Amino acid sequence: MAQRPRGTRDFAPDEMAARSWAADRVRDVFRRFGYHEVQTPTFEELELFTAKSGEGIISELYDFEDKGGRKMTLRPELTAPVMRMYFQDHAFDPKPLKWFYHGPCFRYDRPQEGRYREFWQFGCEQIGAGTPLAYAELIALGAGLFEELGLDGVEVRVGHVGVLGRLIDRLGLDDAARGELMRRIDKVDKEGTEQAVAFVDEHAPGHEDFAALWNPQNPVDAMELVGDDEAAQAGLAELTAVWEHLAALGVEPRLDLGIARGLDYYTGVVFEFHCKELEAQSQLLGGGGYDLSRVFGGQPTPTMGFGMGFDRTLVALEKQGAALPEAEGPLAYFGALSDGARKVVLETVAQLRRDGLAVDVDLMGRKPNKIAGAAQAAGARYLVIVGERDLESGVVQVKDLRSGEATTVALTDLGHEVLTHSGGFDPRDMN
RNA sequence: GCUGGGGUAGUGUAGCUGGUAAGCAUAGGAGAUUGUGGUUCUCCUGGCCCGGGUUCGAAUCCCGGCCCCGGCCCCA
Repeated sequence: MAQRPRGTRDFAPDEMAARSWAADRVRDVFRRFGYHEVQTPTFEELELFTAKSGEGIISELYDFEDKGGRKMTLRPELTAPVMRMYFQDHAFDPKPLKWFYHGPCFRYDRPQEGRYREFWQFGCEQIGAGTPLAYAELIALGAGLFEELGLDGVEVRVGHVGVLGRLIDRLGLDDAARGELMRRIDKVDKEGTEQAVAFVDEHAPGHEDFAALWNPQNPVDAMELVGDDEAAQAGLAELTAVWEHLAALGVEPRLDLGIARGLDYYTGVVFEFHCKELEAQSQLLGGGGYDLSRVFGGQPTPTMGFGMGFDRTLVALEKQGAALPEAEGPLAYFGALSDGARKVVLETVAQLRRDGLAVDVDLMGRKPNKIAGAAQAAGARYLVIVGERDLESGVVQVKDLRSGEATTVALTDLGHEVLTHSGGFDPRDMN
């Protein structure tokens, strides 16, 4: 018996109902912000990802050689494929271009909480604007996603790689030391600032003020920190503008100049959304500004976007005890006790289904008590069993399985009208 | 790549200081009784993660692998 591959999951109806619900909610928020959904292949040429992120990432890729000898890989993320799509066929679409996407991604990782080898990402790219307002709207969109889902306690951290970069430049570290410092800065969340500050004290004496990196509450306060460094001042001025727009959009960010955003290609404002319910994997969303035109060979194009961990978001919702929907049962469950009755039942069922209602019918030719049991198990609201006796009398019992009450209905009315009036039930209430 | 814990019917479990048919609960199917669900009775389906080893004998002990739940590394 074959097993499920490591780090993957099966989703049963109840869990799938919750995931679909959440996905629908998220899609709707993107729509409200003027984004359009796009989709790219689940596998791409290996080169697409090594070009953007370096050869080092291959160890975490599900790469393979296809039957034509091409080096391919399941996609580990969606930014590169979507930008490939943009530069390939849509580079001259009107700006700003606002695209969002949702789909499975694959990484050859060690499975942990909120971390799987096949995982689902929502994300978006906003191409062409590059303004502070564009950043603000993008961050507000991210905040809107979690608000829509009802997730509480999501912290919005915003920083700027330019500012952090200039501050570190001043320390005069070599590449190796710089890399180590970045790692420690990235871990400030877990280990506190001591590790990073101690590292600076040791390797770049005379920069004790580095610890102040985590002090400013807003970009204006941070101005003092960077002194007369023009590039850093420019970055903070950009952040200041973002702050103003975010205030108008109803989002309160926290300044975090330590956001390193893992790798290199981010160029401007960067941000991360965290949720404390998740211990080791608290980051729910991350993104920032970048420009991949050099990788794909096109016009310089200011772009920004983010990726949102859909699986982690669902874990966080569960941990907060959010009421997520379960699989819904049919409105009515039908059974027939004779060939003649079956004809009536099937005709009724067919019509109700055309009318858009979810109705189920016994497929196993069972006895009345078994049909009733199956209806209950299926989560049906109404039960209708038709036998010879009903055909002769011309009326049939429609039983409300919630109240246990039965109403008598004429066989000829056994259709949409009957069910909409039965027990005062209106199918529109199902939504 | 490193590391802690764990794998017994679909689900939840007992057995696990080696030894009679691997027990219990629940679930699923059929039948009996009821022309209308969870009551009762009967029957059936279905399990020791995989592979080696030790032993007269392994669910039980040993080794390896696979998978699950965590932590580290990493996290585009």
